[in-house]
Amino acid sequence: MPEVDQKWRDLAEARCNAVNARLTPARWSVYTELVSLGTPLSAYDLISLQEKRLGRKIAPLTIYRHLDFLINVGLVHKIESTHTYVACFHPEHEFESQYLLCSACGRVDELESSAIDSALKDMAQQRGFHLTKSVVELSGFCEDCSSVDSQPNQ
Amino acid sequence: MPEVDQKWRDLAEARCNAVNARLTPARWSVYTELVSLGTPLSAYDLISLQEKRLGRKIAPLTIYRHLDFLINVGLVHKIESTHTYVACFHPEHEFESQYLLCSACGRVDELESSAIDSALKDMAQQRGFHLTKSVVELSGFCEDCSSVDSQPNQ
DNA sequence: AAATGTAATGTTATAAAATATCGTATTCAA
DNA sequence: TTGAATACGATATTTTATAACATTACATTT
Repeated sequence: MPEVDQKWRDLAEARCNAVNARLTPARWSVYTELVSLGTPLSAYDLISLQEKRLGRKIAPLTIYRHLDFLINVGLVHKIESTHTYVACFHPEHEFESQYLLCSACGRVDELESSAIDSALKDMAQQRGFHLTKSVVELSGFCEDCSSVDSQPNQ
Repeated sequence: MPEVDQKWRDLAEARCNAVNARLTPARWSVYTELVSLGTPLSAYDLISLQEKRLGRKIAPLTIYRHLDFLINVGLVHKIESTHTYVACFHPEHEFESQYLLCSACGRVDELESSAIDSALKDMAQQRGFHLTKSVVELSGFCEDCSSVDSQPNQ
């Protein structure tokens, strides 16, 4: 397995232990792929990468299962707007997915705004809604792309 | 065309005029379907409904084009988490999609929280991010489903 | 009202994303 | 060491979404 900080291994093991599940080689391999690349990947991108890494065919279902698992223990977030998956780099935001998505350059930044958090939680509480997961996806143009005069599409 | 309040017809026409586009029968038909049902529908649900209503086959692309159009003028929101489409009932929230999704009963409530709005806008501004669209999807259990002891999955 | 350019729609095919079903292999605890 | 639970594999299929290209409708100018 590649160059991934021990920190993430420890986190992954802790999360698995917390639900009495195992951090199997296959799960660790997918998580590692996401952590080391850092960018969002589609499920099928992951299949290709894993096939390359492991030297054998991988069925979509295999990846989807691993992704579901990793999402359920809060190690991975799905970016719904783009059908991609990305390692969560803010462990304190297990099930609070907050992203800034630049429509021009494709840059993706994970947020950890407690102001947003509070606003969401307050709203849920007001409505008697028991919150288990939140998805916040903000699209637009990042600082770099906004300042350029050549304004791309969307 | 069915029983849809004139209010929505006026809104739709205004939005189309604003971008110099036409509110064609096909577009109005799809929008009407969404407004009158009020609940989120998948693209393929819409195809079936439209086929029934119009009495002929509709290609997926047709519906997707109409949905794209309606989304781009802010009349319809896509709920990314469930791949469904729903009429926007808060015209002042053209491109600010905020939903509460109950994992138990499937109930979907559109929010119009200015507190959430502000939190999102502040965060974007802090980062020099030019916001064009926001997606907020909160999953969990609605008031009714939370109070019951039979706690469903997810 | 004919000509023209643009907007909107139609048709066919295909790609991308996700799940169903059933069977096999590991792991771990009794 | 065996049996239950957990994890994995293989094949097929379903669901969601787009590509490429042809045709029609509409508005505007002449």
